[in-house]
Amino acid sequence: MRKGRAACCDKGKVKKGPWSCEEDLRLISFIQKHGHPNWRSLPKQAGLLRCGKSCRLRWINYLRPDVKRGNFTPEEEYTIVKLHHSLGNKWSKIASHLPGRTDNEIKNIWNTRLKKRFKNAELDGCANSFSPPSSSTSVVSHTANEGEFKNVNDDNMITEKEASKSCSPTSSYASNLSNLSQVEISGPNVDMDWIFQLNEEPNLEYFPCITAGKVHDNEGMIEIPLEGSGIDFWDMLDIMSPSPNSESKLDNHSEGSDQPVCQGISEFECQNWMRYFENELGLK
DNA sequence: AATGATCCCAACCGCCCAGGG
DNA sequence: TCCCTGGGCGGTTGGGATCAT
Repeated sequence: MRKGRAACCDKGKVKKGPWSCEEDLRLISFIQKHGHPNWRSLPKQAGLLRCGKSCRLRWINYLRPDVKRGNFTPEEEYTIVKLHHSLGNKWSKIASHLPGRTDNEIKNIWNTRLKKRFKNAELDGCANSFSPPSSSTSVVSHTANEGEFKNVNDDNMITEKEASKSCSPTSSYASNLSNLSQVEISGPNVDMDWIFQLNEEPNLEYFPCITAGKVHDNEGMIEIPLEGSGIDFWDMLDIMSPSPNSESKLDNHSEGSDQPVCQGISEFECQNWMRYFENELGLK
């Protein structure tokens, strides 16, 4: 017999690919009622034609109530860069320093954006294995599209595209600074500050969006029509989490949501909406 | 407007680890 | 000590979105 684990599910009988809204709701509904004591058996019990691992991934990376949605803030990116330098590709460890962010998300942001910045910086001879130039007052950064470097004192440091993506709808400079203060960097002689021209605070010039106060819609969000209410589905789910204590029953990984609680929607309305939706989908 | 290139991210895959029998 | 299992992690990829020409 092959040593190691058996296949977690029958590959031929499980659905793959993007999750539908109904599947999401089934999963949410089930976990809210029963938690997730056993991921392998969960799909069957919840009536999902999915692999247990897939359910776990979907929940942790997307459906979990305390997942912070939206783009990464400059401070978060800075934290990632620093932690990656000291920890390497330990995405889950890095994620543990960023409440509401998942390892998958951080991995993506690193592979698609941050890594590229440093790679190009090295190619251009501007970075020396992440060590700062002796005179770190002159700072380089990289524009993702053009592959060019500019001094931070230049205007229009980064492209509009990148700037917009650095904005988070939940961005709070103050709160993120407090997050930063909790980060422990233990690498030897690590000083990445020059990348961000950072002494104690991230260089906001590097990310003009944060001063511009531009707010973007959450991307990739499942859109569920809420008649004329403007109610956000995820805020709805937040509200439906009865209490921090009960939430922890649902999700052992919960580290406390820092998402703003949606104001102005009664729990009663939320429950009604959920019941309606479950009935419509035949979940009840 | 059409087409190709690039970016981005959700999801999959396979391996590792810890715990239990 | 060995084997099995579930959970978790990190690497990779498919394909939609966006940008450039």
